[in-house]
Amino acid sequence: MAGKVEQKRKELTRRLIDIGEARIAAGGIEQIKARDLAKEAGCATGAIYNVFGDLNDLIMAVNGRTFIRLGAHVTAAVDKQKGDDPVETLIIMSHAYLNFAQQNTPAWRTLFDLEMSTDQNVPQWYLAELEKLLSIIATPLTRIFPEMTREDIMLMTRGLFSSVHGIVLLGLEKRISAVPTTKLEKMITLILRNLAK
Amino acid sequence: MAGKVEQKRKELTRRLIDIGEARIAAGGIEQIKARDLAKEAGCATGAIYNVFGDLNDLIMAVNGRTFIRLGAHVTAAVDKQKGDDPVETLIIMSHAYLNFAQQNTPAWRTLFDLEMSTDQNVPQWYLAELEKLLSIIATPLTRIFPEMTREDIMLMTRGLFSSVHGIVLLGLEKRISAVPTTKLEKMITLILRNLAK
DNA sequence: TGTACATCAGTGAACGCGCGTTCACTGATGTAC
DNA sequence: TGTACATCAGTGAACGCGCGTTCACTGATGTAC
Repeated sequence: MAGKVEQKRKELTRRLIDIGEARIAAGGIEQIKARDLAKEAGCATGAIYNVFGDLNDLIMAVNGRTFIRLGAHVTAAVDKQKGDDPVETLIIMSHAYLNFAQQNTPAWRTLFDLEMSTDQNVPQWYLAELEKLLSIIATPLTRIFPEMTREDIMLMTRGLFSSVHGIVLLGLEKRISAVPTTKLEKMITLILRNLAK
Repeated sequence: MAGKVEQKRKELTRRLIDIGEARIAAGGIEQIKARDLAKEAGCATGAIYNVFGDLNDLIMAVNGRTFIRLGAHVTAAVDKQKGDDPVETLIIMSHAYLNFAQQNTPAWRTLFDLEMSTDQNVPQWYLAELEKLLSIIATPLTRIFPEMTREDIMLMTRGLFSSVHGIVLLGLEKRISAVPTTKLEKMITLILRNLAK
């Protein structure tokens, strides 16, 4: 019966991430409270700290899952594309991004809610996950601008992502803008379509 | 000596906003603490609440000033423009926006740090100020697309602003991207320059 | 101008709350023989 | 397989901190006459 302890440990870890994920999906980062999590997981408050260094680690774990879901969502949309016009690919990806943000607003927001107070860096796997996402964008971009240097492609990738991100961000900021979804899609399309000309 | 009370009241209001502005400029919204403000203003903690409903009102007042400075900064840059190519105007405005955000990062961030917890709306004057800023962008846009409806112009205005905002936002997010300023400017230029073609 | 009273700004200690994290203790699991 | 001991996960009450806001009191300013 080797590793009954380790088994329980993994089990608790998974359960806590599950609960954290559900809570973030329901109400965002501020729903992550040690006592609530423990209560829902059926463990003591202190037990959380046996498994995670602090609550921020737990949030990061949830963000990891969100990243994966986001990547899958975008990839799935691209896979359905008819034809292979790379500009169209970018548009599809952007719309998928918008769609994901709309369907998963609190989880999506939490991705960018990194702990800034401590100066410690964002964990390595986090940046790697982000990089993976960006590389999905880079692919069609390379086809649109075959003569561009790798560095400029990376730059443009970030630029495009940031633009679309900005539109989505302010678009979802109901208090300020209140632009309907179809209009948001139109904006994104407009900007991307003109880009390659 | 009519209004000695009112005079002191105004004086305290101004002083508190001054201090709040300086503190936000120095370290962002989390530097706004009742006790600290009172101490620096030489008044009692409670006195703040004679003048402002709560600390959020004070922050909004500071944001009002930041908006004005931002508007002035952008306008000043445009005034220096040689020639009157509207696409160039947009680029100049965007670069000025980036520059302002870089020079005033905490104050600029605070503009978007609105109190979300309460469902109450953003004050009217706040939205009006934002609108004013957007209308600066709308002007050259109307010249670029004279045949566009007013509604589409507004849409595109928001879209462009959001794009540039997104680039600036992620660009200043050192932990994630670390793109040098000149590259950021290049990105913005690239996107805008292609837009009108 | 002077006096009596009313008002309300100014005071700062105290309230109240939320919440992350710790820590001394306990008991289940693992190990040695 | 059985026993004795060691380890470390699990416990949850308590610590500690930060901080916005209130409130009973005081004293300066304004008003009425």
